[in-house]
Amino acid sequence: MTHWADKTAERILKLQTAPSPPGGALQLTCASGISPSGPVHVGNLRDIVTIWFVGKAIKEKGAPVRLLHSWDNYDRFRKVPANTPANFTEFIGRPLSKVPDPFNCCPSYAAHYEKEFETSLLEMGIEIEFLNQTKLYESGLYCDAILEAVSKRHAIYDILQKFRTQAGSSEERDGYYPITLYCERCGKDTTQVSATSSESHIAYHCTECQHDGEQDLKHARNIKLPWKVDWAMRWRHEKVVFEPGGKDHATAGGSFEVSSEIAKDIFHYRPPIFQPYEFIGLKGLTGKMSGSSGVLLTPGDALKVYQPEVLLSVFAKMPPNKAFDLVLDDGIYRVYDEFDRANSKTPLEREIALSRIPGRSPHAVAFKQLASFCGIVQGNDAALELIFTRMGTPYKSELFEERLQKAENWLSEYAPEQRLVLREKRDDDYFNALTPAQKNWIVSLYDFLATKQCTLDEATHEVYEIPKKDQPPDTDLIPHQRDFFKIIYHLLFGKEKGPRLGTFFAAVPKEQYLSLLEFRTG
RNA sequence: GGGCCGAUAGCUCAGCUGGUAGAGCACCGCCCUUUUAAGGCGGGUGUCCUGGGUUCGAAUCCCAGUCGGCUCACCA
Repeated sequence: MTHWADKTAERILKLQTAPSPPGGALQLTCASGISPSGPVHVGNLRDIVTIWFVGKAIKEKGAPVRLLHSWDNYDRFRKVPANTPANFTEFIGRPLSKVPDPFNCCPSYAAHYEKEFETSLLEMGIEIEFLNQTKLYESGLYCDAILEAVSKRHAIYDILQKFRTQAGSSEERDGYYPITLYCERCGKDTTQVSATSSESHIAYHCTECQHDGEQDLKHARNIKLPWKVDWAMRWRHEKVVFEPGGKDHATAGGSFEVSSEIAKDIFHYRPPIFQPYEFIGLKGLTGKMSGSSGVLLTPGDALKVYQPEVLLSVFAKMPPNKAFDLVLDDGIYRVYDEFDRANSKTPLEREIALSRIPGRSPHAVAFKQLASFCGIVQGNDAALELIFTRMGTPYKSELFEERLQKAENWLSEYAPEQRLVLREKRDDDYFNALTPAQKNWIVSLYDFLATKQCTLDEATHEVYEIPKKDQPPDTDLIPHQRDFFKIIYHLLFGKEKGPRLGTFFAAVPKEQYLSLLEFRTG
């Protein structure tokens, strides 16, 4: 079965019948765009990842590709998100690139979230061209297009009106300008065109600061086209042939349809192939995820628990039109397992091939195994190497340390109840409440551990042997052994369950736990 | 009000252009001398949402309905 990225690549190539420009191969531009109106979350990642995979597929078919991502940071700051100081309401109406960084570490609000996101992309080996829309608008690059749009303002109005449910009016039509003008005095978009003296000269009034100003559209540096017009204009400007977008844009009468019509009728450009994508949910963030709390997951958060190629493979596996939940509960075991399985196949699964990051060779020590060893080795890589050696799979720490770190992050962030940490000090109360026979078990165990450097087999044998003592020959031993294990888990971790004890005692340096088992009876 | 998507095992889902219902997890059983959160092997537990239709044959195609989710219409 053909992978979705290859199908899309074929569609793009098939439509691209135009002859190559003289002197150069035809470049297929795939575009993505995100408005950094707050933290850029994993859902937005789908925009980038879609062109990334499709771009790879096109390249493999031998066509040159340009991948670009627009930071739509000249969009207005519309509302203050939950994690931002409330007094940021004073910046509403300014471009996102002219709002200060609430964390005070980047040149602007937009820059902060852009940087955060770009860092994650880099970690995933995604390299694309970034376009800063503020810079492009302010450079005057789009002046001609703005002029063009304004000269066709009534036609644009008519197109927009066609898709609106509200009735328009001739006054509205007469006064319509397809521009957003940021006030020269206060920087906000609370402006209205008040008069036009020529083809390109306009006067405006700012309702916020009451400033009256004039602009010449030929040279203006503070004017932006509104979304649907902007989108169409940029398709033409960058010769975009493919662009994904959230499914909200895809609906009948939605922005893609409207922009397409503007592109055709106003800018005489054939709209790109559009790939709507479904949104991404989160699984395992019970209670943490809610609109009001403003908690959302950034790619950086996801990368704390997912190795980059594993995260990529999750996106690669799902066609864009499929919604899926990013797994953060213990289903993460399965995600890693499926990755490892697919990754070891020959020929390689397509989604894995697309997710590979040059220079990295993802290893396959099971995530689940690492997660359960987190509690055993207590952060001690050498101890884990020893365990693996004794288990007959002598992995070195370079092989597992990255994934081990992800497992530790996952345990502490999303499964703290499963996380095992050795107790700080001996639990005398618990010990004293035990029966004399149980106390004897612990003492025997301590004597065994304190006097002998044991192998895994010896330790395993011993922990099963101890509860056998003093039992009548026909006793069902299993309940006793279970009790014994439970007691040890309590003394070591304060929990009902724990790792295999033979493994634990044989591998972990004794000084880390021996004092927790040292009790004197009588 | 318009549009889109989904409904299959306890859970998450796969089943593409019709041909005897599948996978992983969970669960149960067994093995590694008895075994716990290492490991290995075996086992499928089902009104394929409902009702019609097309067909030799429908989870699959068509129509209608039920339930759930999303989205548009103001702005980006």
